[in-house]
Amino acid sequence: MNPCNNLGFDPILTLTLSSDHDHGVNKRKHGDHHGGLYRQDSVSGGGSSFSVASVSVKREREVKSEESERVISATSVEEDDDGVINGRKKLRLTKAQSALLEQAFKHHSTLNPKQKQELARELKLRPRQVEVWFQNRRARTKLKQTEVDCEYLKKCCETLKEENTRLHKELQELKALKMSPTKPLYMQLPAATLTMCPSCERIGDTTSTTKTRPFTMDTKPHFFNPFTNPSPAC
DNA sequence: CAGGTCAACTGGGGGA
DNA sequence: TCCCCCAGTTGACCTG
Repeated sequence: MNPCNNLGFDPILTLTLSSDHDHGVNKRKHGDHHGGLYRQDSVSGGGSSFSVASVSVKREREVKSEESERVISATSVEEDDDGVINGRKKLRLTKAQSALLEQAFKHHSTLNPKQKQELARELKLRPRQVEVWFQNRRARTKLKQTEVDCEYLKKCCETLKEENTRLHKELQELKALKMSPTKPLYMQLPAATLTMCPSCERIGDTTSTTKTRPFTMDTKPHFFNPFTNPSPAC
């Protein structure tokens, strides 16, 4: 018996499975989750092996692409004398089915059992197929988001590297200026780095521990070297 | 023919 | 214990 035909499934697009799975009577267990549901005859796990029907698969898919919305009554799923179903073909959803599933996914990324049943009925799929589609869809969404996050972090990393390089360079320049013996320190420092001492309003003498002052003039404003304690020059 | 896509499977974890 | 979800995997099919 082929439940797909009974339900009006597109036989080209529908795996042939045991007759009653996911019709509300299956109880999966740990260690035997899906076995009773999906393993039937020689249908092997992911990527079922199929034989006879595969020959017509490509041609039928080409036809399908042209008239994917149609209702198919013909069958490429056959049973031999032993009732063993030999037409096993990986499901490919029609555009209409995919569109409806996408629409449902936009509305809610997970389904409750009632929604699942309803969607399956609309799509003429088994609830388990709808469930699997949503699982895979969530996985794709997650993967895509991870890729986006990864790109964003890469850009952040690049920006920080550039900033780090710039700051290192600036630091080297400042160090070089500080070490130069040819000029008094206060002349070596860029104006921007000289700051008024908040306490005495003098420029600081960064190098000496003495009380010598860089200026002979005692006029305001005075500056201090930000590299040292704000007050020692005073 | 290699690599990508995708439906479907497997096995484990967790909630009720 | 049941049921659902997720991560990982498989294998059919497609595409360049």
